[in-house]
Amino acid sequence: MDTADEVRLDAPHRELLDQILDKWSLAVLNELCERPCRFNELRRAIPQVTQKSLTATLRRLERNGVIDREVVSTRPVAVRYRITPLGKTLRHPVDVLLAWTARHLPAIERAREEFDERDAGSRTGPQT
Amino acid sequence: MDTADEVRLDAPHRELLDQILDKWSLAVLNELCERPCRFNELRRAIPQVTQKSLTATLRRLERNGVIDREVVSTRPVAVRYRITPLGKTLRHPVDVLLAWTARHLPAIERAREEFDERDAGSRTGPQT
DNA sequence: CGGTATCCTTAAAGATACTG
DNA sequence: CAGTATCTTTAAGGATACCG
Repeated sequence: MDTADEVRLDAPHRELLDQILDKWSLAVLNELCERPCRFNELRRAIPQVTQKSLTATLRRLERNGVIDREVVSTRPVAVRYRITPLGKTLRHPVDVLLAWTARHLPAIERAREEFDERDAGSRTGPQT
Repeated sequence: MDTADEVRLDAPHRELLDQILDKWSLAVLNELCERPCRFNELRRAIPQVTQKSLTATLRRLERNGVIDREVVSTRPVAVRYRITPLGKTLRHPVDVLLAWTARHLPAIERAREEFDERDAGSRTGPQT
């Protein structure tokens, strides 16, 4: 027997995925894969994110070593965010994942509709 | 110009990932990839999950068409959860992702330590 | 410009009790 | 056995204001 199942879904792995695949991280990583960005460039590129959430996302990604933060002490201060080599290695797994969603989203939307219809029917109660 | 960036991170895709890669879904999918399971088998297999969260996770996965739920009207009732063909297609992207975490977790833990040290230092303030 | 700090609202998670 | 219902606690998210 092997411990693969345990290892694969161990707390540290789950926690890592939570930190890197959360609501805004993919969008940020995607931007920074294209080019280095300043804080407000990222805000403009991802209009729905609030300043607070963007800051939190950037700190988390920085802490995990997938992006880095360079403070340029001009006046006023400029901050440049960049993807790190480690961050670049994320591209492939993320691409595979997004390829899956792109490919199967239609089937999933059909499944949802069917489920919701069954569910509506079961609330009404089936006929004799 | 292409719309790849927009498409890749469109709301439906993000939402889908949120529903399928959430806290407990990976663990459930992993179990069900091995074998069909009953509700309480899953509870035992994933000891930290509460009954409420497990129910919610199973419903969500069922709604998205990646698992199915069969009620065996014995006495008392038995419920069998199974992975669907669509659910099986998730295995590859998830494996790629977990391979990434397995490979890079050490580097990430180093990055975290370095970050936390820098952070602690900046709170204390650097010496003259 | 690039943030912190604060307050407030809401949504998710946990504990407990009960049911077909 | 496999849930639902309810209540409570916790944490995430947004709005606003201010600072180096």
